[in-house]
Amino acid sequence: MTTKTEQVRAQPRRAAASGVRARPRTAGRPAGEAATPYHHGALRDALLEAAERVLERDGLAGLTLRAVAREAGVSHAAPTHHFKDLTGLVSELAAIGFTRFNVAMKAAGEQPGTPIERAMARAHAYVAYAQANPGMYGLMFRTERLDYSRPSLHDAAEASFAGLAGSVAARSEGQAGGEQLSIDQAAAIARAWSLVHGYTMLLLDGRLTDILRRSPAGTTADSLLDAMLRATVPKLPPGA
Amino acid sequence: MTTKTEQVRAQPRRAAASGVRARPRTAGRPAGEAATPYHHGALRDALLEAAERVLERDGLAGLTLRAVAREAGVSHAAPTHHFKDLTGLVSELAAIGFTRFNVAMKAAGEQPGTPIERAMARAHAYVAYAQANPGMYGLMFRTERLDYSRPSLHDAAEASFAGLAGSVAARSEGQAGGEQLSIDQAAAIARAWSLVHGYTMLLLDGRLTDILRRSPAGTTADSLLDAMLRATVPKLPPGA
DNA sequence: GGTTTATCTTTACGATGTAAAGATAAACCT
DNA sequence: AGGTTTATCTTTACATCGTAAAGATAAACC
Repeated sequence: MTTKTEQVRAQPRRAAASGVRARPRTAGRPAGEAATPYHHGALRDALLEAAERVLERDGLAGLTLRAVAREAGVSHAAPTHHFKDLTGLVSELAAIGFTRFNVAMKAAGEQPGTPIERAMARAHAYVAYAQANPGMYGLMFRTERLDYSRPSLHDAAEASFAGLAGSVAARSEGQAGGEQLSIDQAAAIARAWSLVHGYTMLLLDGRLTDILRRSPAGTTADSLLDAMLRATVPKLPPGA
Repeated sequence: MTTKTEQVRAQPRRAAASGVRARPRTAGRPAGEAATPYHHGALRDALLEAAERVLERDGLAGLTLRAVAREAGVSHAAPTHHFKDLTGLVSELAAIGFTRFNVAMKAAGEQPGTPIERAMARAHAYVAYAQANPGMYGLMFRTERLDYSRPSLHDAAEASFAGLAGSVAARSEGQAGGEQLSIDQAAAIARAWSLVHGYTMLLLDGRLTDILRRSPAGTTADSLLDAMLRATVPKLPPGA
């Protein structure tokens, strides 16, 4: 879109390879020689990390195959071999996002407290994840370029749903599996998910700023969420 | 993305100009001569109609400036003079979407019944609009390429919010204006909007199909919405 | 009737996704 | 150890897109 030349292509490259296996390529090369080796060694992971960096820096619109390749310091066609498509790369990244999301949700649900308190904790964790990783959340929930037939993405997203459904319908019969839901269970799941997902989307889209501005001083996205949830669950003790 | 040649450029052009002023251009031309006139006469409206057609046919990803120009039968740079940008075109189209949406919501809210019944009617109208115009709804709520500084879009979206806020906080004090909201009012507005918007987004994204499939036979998106809303408003008479 | 101006078309350029062919080196196998 | 196979990465190429700039056309205006 913007006018910007293809630019450089000789970054250090090793930069962000956190803990991935660093096999000894460039074997007999004099130390200090930073000539980028032909074979990267862990390009797949490096590309995913680069993609996440690009996503959180430049937004969803900036997440292009070529931008990711540039960020990783490889040629623009290198990602093809690992992901085939932009859809492929984006889907794998979304799967990572879902996995992390599931971890956060599970941790929030395992804290002590009443069932209602834990439900509130989960809701806050839900929104907190989206606020901390807006790009990721947008990728996971607002992209049509996701291929859910990929097992990694399918499984991660399925686990996410299963966790939600299980926690909502916990005190009803049957743990949820591939089983049937009563209309009340289905409604409860849809309600919980719609509420928190809708709030998150409106928040990320900036559609709640008007409401927050007109709210009493000191009202934040988190406290508004809290008030909203308390109004939704009227059985909550008035003192807490 | 796909491989497709630029193709034709001599469509009838007059096709879909519904009721817009058809000024007598091509004045002294023999009847039957379909030679497309240089000046369209009502290109702006024609482009918006073409854009909506493209949007509902090919989705958001297919809504490109050039595709719209092709659909309208003009050169690919013609839209520039009327909308400057893709952002401009998309924003004007979104403004139209909001305006129609406001009309539908207002109609749903003016029907007779108890306040709760009218609220339910509004919610159903909300989801119904999105289901009938998925492309439009997606454009209005999931695009980052909207320029809210445009008065047309800003006003239409603002009216949409005002209608929602007004209907939710109707039986509280103060009609809502540029005024302040109590935390309970803000929470009620956020709750209603989040619920219906979240449900709509999940539905359009196909994320509810699993729930619907596991629900009792005959459950539709509309009946699930109904059950969800009834569970949300526990004051509803159990007989209805 | 002649000038001005709005409207539309052509042409051009950089960016993108993706396919295909070439280069490089790791892996593998007697 | 040496040669072959194969995975990985780079080059090259092409259709598409958004957008800017310059040219063409005709409506509007006086």
